[in-house]
Amino acid sequence: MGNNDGVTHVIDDLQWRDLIALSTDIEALTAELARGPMTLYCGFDPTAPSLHFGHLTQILTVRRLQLAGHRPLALVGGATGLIGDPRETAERTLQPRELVESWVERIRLQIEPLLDFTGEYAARMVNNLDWTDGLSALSFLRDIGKHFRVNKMLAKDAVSARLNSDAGISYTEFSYQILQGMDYLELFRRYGCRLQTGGSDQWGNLTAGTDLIHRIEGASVHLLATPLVVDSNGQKIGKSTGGGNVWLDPEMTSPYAFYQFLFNIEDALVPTFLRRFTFLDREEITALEKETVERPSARAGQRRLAEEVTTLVHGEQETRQAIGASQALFGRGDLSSLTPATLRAALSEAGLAQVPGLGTVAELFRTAGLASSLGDARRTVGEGGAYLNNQRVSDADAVVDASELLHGRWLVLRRGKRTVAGLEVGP
RNA sequence: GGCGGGUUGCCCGAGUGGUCAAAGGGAGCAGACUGUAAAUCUGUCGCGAGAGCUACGGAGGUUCGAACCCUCCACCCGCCA
Repeated sequence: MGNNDGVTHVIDDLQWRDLIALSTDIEALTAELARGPMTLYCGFDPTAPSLHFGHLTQILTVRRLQLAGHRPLALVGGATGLIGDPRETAERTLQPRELVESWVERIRLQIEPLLDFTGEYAARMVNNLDWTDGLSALSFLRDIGKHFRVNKMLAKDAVSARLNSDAGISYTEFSYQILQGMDYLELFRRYGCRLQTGGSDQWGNLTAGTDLIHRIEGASVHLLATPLVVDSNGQKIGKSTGGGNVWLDPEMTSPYAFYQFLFNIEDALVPTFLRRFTFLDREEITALEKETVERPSARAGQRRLAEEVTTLVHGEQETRQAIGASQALFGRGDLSSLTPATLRAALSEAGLAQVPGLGTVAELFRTAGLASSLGDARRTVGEGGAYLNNQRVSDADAVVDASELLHGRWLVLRRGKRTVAGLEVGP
């Protein structure tokens, strides 16, 4: 899957994949990368129990650099996560330390399978709590704070937005960029790290580090910032069709839902996603792009994209199951022609709830999680958006008959075109 | 510490005694068209079958009646110190 066998420079590859939005001196960086293994880092803050789809850009960019023969440091922000990167809208709520610690652990486990922690270019996991937890307020102010100019800190987008809003900003969040700057300095000192990657929305935080290193160590180190991906409405991606975030944690977003999210990506995003989130080579991606333009309804691009990325994140077996479930539930065939094993597997992927007995259509939709209340369920039925075993239902209060059960046990409920859930009826 | 402004449903935001479950926008959901796309148009969008219930930062109060008036509390913003 690598394409950096010395033929193509990794920077060229990143540019082709549109993964460079901003950078420090790109020529100098290109030359330095060509000279030999470089140590680089990318940080992830534990602001939730899981990383989400958008983080994949960062992780995979790091992976590309590793495949090109460089050494990644994956930083999980045990310290920065306790403080909170200022958002433009409002102050964050501080999370309890134990909670953040548990999130650090979960996020570590998510990153680990995506990078190689063995061999010559082994990645290493670091936590910024290691060099900040014991730091005294006085050393922080004398050794670090002295190198930061407040007027420059105020210029950062999120900070100035907050100052101009009626939300204001706490000293805590204002200090965030200093912590991130320290991280780069620390990793430069400990591991000779000379490149940081991150999202372009992080640019202010990224430059905090390079500036600090320049002032204290007199060294010029590098930055690469990836562009944000937005859909045709300018919305940040990572929103599933269900309206929520697409998480990397399989407990929070099932592999099936993850696969479906990618399968349903709008055509216009297919090239971006294939380049950014897969390790397919240029010829293959170009062919899929062409195919998407010529025969969009075949969804060749989305199909391959979903398969590749789900495999990266959840592994081959989960991906096979997600594909199988998708084919079973959205295939042409009659649901009753599916074998019990296939049906159960498909519904398990899509989401299967147990119920002791049958009830009205509305009750079953709520139980299956397809409606938030009975009223919501009735509304959906009234709108013609409710299906039972692929048949549109018109009476929300009708009691479902046992003869509807597939193989005597299961019901396939669907809301709208693509939200499916199953019910297993019986003791 | 002083003075002034603010806190509305997922988000933004109107509302300043009954006609307010609360305008408008966004997001979400559904339908039509399609391809399990996009765009567009339409409908919908607290809970409840309904009576009704819960809701406009929190707690009390005035009133036949409060998101709207009063008191206290919490938090936020601005100016002054």
